[in-house]
Amino acid sequence: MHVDSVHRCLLSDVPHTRVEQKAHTRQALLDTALRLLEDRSLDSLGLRELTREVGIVPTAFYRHFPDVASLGVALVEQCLGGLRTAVRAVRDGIADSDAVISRSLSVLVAQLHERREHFRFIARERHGGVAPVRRAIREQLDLSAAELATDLLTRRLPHVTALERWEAQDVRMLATLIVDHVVQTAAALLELPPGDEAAASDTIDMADRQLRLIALGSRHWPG
Amino acid sequence: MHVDSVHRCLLSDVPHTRVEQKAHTRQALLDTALRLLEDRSLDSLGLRELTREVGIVPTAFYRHFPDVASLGVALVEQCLGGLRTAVRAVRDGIADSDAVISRSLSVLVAQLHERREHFRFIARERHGGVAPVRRAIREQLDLSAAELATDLLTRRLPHVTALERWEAQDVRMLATLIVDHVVQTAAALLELPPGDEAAASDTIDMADRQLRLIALGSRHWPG
DNA sequence: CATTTCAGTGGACAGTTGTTCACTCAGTTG
DNA sequence: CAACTGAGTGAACAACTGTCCACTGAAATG
Repeated sequence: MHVDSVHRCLLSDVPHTRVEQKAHTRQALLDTALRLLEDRSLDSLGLRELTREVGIVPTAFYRHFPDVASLGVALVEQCLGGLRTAVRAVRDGIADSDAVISRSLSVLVAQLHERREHFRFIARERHGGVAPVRRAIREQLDLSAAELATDLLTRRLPHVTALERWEAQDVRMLATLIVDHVVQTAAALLELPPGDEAAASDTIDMADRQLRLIALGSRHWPG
Repeated sequence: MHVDSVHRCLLSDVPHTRVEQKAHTRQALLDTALRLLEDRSLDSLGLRELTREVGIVPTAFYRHFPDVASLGVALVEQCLGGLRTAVRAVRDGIADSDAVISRSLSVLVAQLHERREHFRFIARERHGGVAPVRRAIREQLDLSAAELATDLLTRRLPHVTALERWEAQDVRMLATLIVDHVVQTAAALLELPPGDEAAASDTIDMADRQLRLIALGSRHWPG
């Protein structure tokens, strides 16, 4: 029960270099927190509970974060940062398809299955009880919206003609609407009972129609 | 410090009938909870903390609710129930205006100013850590969406022609999109610094354009 | 007027929480 | 090889938590 605590023995082994050890424990803290927050909110997560689960003593927590809120913003950056690069990679992958919308949506659904607790955490803490975490999420989502906006401007979408002649704020408006809707859809999907495939495809179907309606509106903007 | 506790003395006075007293204390619990939850989430609210603030002994709480979660769903019903009737009254008030959207939006903003903590609670707990509360909110929002759907079908909106020939699920799809967007806008407004009027009007302006874009899409549906 | 009802009392229970402190001892450094 | 650094230790602190229990006393009941 000394230096070789639980999380050290079990996981990726031998590198006993010091910085790697620290990074490893830090990651264990983040992962365990994400797991514990599957059906609770961040400000009900106790420092002791977390460290107990990780297998270290409470005070060791302070070597990595000053408090739980900081752990929260680190978690946000890891979740949404990784998600953004993933989405970007996919967007770069498909050159320009005709059905960009339903394509992107199915990508989202796939991401949602293999990163459930990431999405859940973001949806839960977006308007949650910890102010710094809220700010961090807003920052990342704004960044995502900005990326989507330039993406919309760069490639010619088939249904959105003459987008390049829009006002800049209108492009941003559209991107924000889409991002918000996607996050909202993800949250809705996550609250469904895990087995219910029928309800899930219903939700996805509705989200798809909603996105198409938005695209339809964009085509005729500014009316 | 006996029977005539704090909340009894201060607020609406003499009716010492028993059921009124109980209802009064119950309401004090709800109000105080709403106040305490201004910048925290529900599952970090302690039973003792709440009763201490109300001015009753911890165990007295159980005379009104079996646990904090139940207090939460009661709060949801009070917030969203009241809000729904308020919105309905306003909608019945204006016969049919040309600018329904921006009209409704300014109504929302007005409601948002005089019921800040109600909206904040709903936005925070919608995807928050307490499952029964989440379910209650979803129920109420679905109800709101259904009301809006029949409202959209009943009165002829100027910009949404031939809505009565839509599929039922499409009307619901539109109503859900609008309700979600309104809730989202409310949450965004609430997270702004209270004094910043410029940022607020920016947000409102963007929400207005987004709603008009949705209406524009509706006009051309199903494309 | 005697009896019942029940919202609120107050104390005690065993757990939990965040933070402090001096400490150990493996990995790094000069 | 000796000195240093710093991630993790373990005990102790005061304060807090939810829930149990027998109780009081005013309003309601018949």
